[in-house]
Amino acid sequence: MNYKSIIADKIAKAAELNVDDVQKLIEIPPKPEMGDFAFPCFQLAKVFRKAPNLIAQELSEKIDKEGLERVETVGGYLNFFVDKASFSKGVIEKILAEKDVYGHSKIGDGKTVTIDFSSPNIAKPFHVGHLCSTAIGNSLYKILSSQGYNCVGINHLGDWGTQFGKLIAAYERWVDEEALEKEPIKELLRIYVKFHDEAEKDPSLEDIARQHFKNLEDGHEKEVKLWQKIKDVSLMEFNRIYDMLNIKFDSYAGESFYNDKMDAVVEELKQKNLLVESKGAQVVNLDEYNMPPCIILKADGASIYATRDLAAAIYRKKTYDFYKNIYVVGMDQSLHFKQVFTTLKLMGYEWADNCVHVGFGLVKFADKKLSTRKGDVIFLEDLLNEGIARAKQAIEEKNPSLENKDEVAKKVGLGAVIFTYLKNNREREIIFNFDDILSFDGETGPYVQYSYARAKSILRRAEEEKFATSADFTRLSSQEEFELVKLLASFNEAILLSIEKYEPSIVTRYIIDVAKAFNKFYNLCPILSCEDEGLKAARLSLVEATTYVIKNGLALLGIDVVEKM
RNA sequence: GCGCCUUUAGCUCAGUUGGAUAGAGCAACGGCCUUCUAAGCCGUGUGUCGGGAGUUCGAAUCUCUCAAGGCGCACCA
Repeated sequence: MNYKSIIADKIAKAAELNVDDVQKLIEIPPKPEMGDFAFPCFQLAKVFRKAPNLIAQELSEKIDKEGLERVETVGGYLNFFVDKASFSKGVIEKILAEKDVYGHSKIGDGKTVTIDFSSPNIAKPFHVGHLCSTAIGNSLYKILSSQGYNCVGINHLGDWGTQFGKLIAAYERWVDEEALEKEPIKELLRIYVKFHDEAEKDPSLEDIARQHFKNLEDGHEKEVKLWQKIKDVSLMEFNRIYDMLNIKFDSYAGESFYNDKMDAVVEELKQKNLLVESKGAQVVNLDEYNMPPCIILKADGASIYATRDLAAAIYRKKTYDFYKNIYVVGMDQSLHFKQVFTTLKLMGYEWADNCVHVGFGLVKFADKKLSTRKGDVIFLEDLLNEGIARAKQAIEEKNPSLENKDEVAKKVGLGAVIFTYLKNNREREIIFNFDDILSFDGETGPYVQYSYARAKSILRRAEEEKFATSADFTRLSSQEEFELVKLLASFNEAILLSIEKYEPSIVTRYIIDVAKAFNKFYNLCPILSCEDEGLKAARLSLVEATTYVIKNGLALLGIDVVEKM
């Protein structure tokens, strides 16, 4: 039960209009002095053949004012001021009753969503760019789960493809087993880079690599063994990072998993007369969709990523019967996904429309380019450790007597990094800069965590006082208090909007707003020293309600709160 | 050349689906700790919303066009 629909109902009755249409028009005024909700009457002018301000005037007289403080008209706007006491009471009591599940809903019950995210390439470093897909995917997983959707997190490991031919060729020639034991990814990266250097001088190496990959696909023992070894050591390193970020997957079915499922796809394409030969390759023609063809089999008969993605999509539909099938992959691959989805549609799969590519901008560097082939990368682990180190340093400066500093530093440091990655519109590029990503001031992860810690500190002290008067919500009358209450009330709306747009940053921004409103309230309204017992209790319950919203909100981003910092 | 994305304050970015005087953070300057954690709060200043045209009561938001930057355009993923 929310106020927006109550107000929509009142307007609908007074104006004799459809409730849903009215609700869509209701907006929140730019400034609180203008009201809590507003109904613009401009569009009604045509229907009623009257000036908007007249319509607003007439409606304001006809409307049922119960539960409202007052209704004002300004020009063509009808502005509603809700009854603060009953609104605050309703919101706060709901939060305190629902606690850890406040903001959650069941709208996704019975619907399964597969989310393909993170998906690093085996044998390559997990660098700062990989956190985009990892953080966004993990957050969407949590956001969708909170609304009842059954999520399946899939780490579509890049553990197949001609790059393995290159790696095997490089391994046979230049590997240092001792280094591989100590720092596997670094050694694999070194020989991979060396391969590209050598291949420039001797192009025949490329042919050898292709042959190795062909052998791997055909199951030759030597290649399979080396591939498994490379995969094992890589996964160990990836898991260290996933553990650090507390990210789990339901499936690690990567590209290799679909190796034996591609023939069926090729066969099906043939049967449906979609496959044509072009320049020696087998492709699906997409001319009528104004796209280049989707390559299914290369001229040498080997598979390609589009083949695997087709097999994977079909497998996921069969296995999970998804409601939505989400791919959290960089924007640079949008054409590829368009091609794959269109091909699925051509195969007669209507559910192709439920496949969604959630793209994001790339991580860039101000001066240099990030290139795995040149070995020019910043490891994600180094960034995370730097964040933790800086958080530790901040603790030593600001709160040296804090207990379990390392644990707090870890949560704050990681929180700062994740928060930065989830703060802006995902389609924006990130220009990599340690100081920007690890900032602790202003609209940042630590700012929100700090707000939470302050709130918890007050609640701990209140506990000691054994405070027991019942709250008098009619006393919560200041603008700071009411603005915070209104924000807390709109948590679920923010979550639903972020689902609609596949955009975690909407939740991130919402939490920033809550923390800001809380800090304002905190600075202006005395809580523990408040002499009016009823007001004190009401303020304490508002503080407690805020802690649940911040905690639940950060959880949706994959960020932990700290009780003290 | 074609397609997609981006362009809002000195910098980094929001902008509730077309609404009221376009907002935050950072940076700069000034204030607030004998009272709940100063990683905080308050105050001060800055705008051809990339340019132009159109659609209408009303445009940062929709359409067209031009420009700048990024990405992609067949056997890498």
